[in-house]
Amino acid sequence: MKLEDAAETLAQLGNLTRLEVVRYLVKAGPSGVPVGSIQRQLKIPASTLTHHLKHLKGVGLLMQKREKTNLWCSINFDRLHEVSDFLLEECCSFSLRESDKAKTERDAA
Amino acid sequence: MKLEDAAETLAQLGNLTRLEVVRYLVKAGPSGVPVGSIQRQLKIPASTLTHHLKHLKGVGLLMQKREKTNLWCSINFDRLHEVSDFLLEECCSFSLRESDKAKTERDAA
DNA sequence: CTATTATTTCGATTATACTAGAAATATTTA
DNA sequence: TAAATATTTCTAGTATAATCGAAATAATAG
Repeated sequence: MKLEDAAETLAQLGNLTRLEVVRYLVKAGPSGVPVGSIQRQLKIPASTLTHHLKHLKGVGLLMQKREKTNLWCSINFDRLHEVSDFLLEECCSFSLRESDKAKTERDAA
Repeated sequence: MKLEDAAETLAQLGNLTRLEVVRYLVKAGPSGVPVGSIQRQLKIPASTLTHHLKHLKGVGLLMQKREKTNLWCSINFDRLHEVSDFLLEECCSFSLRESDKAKTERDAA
């Protein structure tokens, strides 16, 4: 996962309203829930919700599928996994030599 | 991990400059690096860097320790793990009943 | 076609975040 | 004490994000 994409995805997750939506969608599982149910259950004004859903879709966390008048939303579990994995990878790889850590002539270059 | 804390932490990770810093600190390992080295290596203006470090410290991702004139920065690996774990937990628990997903009388309540 | 329900777009307000130069403050060394 | 180095605070400009009501647009059912 590219650093830029990770940053953008993390930024989208880093909003309380959106994170509540994500949590709700995860609970809903692969089949998802309609926009209106999210709106009513989480008490988010419709236009605000649409706004946030657009963000989540923009980073590939949200999938949507229309059925009659309802737009069903579901989480892209793979994408959520990718982000989590990205952080884990970040966690476990030390590679800077001690000699590079203090100020050196190379710092200036 | 509380949802609010997770959101705040994810938000802090969701900035390219800060994520670059985090990645650099992870590479540096537990012993860390001085502020000035981060600044020179990643070419971030000092005041901008201080600003971002404050944010990372604010959500507990950054630890600092002074030694002579240098302020050594290191990642709080546990905290980073917590965030990653939070996303994983989010990933793997479906619990909404299908009957709750469509609009129901209970929606209104 | 009309009414109903579901969702989105528009538009405006308000708040928060990013950036970085200049000046100020620490900390050590001479 | 003075000079050198490291880091922070102050300040301010600019950009981006969050919010939501009202109106507009889809989609279906009657």
